[in-house]
Amino acid sequence: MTIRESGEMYLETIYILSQKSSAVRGIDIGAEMGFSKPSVSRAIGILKKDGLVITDEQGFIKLTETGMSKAKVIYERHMLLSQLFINIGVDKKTAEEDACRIEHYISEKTFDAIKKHVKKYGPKQ
Amino acid sequence: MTIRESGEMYLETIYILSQKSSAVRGIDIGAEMGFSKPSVSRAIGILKKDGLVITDEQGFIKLTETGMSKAKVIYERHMLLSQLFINIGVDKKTAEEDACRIEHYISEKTFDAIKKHVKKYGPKQ
DNA sequence: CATTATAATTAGCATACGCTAACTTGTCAA
DNA sequence: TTGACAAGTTAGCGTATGCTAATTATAATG
Repeated sequence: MTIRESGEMYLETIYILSQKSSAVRGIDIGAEMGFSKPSVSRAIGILKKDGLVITDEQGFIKLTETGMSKAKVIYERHMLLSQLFINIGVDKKTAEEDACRIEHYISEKTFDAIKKHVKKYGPKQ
Repeated sequence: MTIRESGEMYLETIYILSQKSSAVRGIDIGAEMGFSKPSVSRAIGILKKDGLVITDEQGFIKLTETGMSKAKVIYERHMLLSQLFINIGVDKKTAEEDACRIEHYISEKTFDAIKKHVKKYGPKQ
């Protein structure tokens, strides 16, 4: 089954948390996303089944290679969208929030165009 | 209950169909959206309950005043987003499709910024 | 070592929103 | 008048994804 919005959000959150600390736990993910432990537990279970994350001996959550590459794509999209919105005058916080909500629904083609636009007109120097 | 993505899509579709013909039926909505009759039936029921549409004596579906104003907002967002994407180099079809998917998730603030941008840089003359 | 706190999981509920199958209703033509 | 088709509705399924309550497992502390 292809991963959906929710799965992408979890993946992205794990990616972000992994950069701050290599010891990422379910509880941390829940805290970051504002979701309950059971919601996180199930979501991680699905990501595991899909081969996108694994848990190590101590129970810490790690992205697999596939998971990592997917997470990076999502994160890049997030940054691109945020930057696009910032470029056209949206404040950083709002830009981030909106990017977060729509990053899952935009086509490859449109992202390519956004990438070019952002390269040309921003990030603001 | 506040209307969600699905409800917004139905509202927008009714709005668009209403402009072609004042006699909009469930079956037409289903045909346009690619959904089954029962799905449409339930969705219209919810929109009715929420006071956004009514059915007249002949059973034709009409937007109420509230429904119409909501539909117009969504449609405007759709057009703005499409135009933004077209402005940055996306082809019309892709721009439309992406706009359709994300138009439900973007904040007022960001739409204001998009509106300004589109006014300034497009529609292409 | 036993108690307690923290983390994870299981069980099961709720909502949103697609679907099919089957039924109802209304119109129109033979 | 009746038979058939088209439109709408009802019943009920399935998936995704949030939740709470309760359980289990692990770790830390008196």
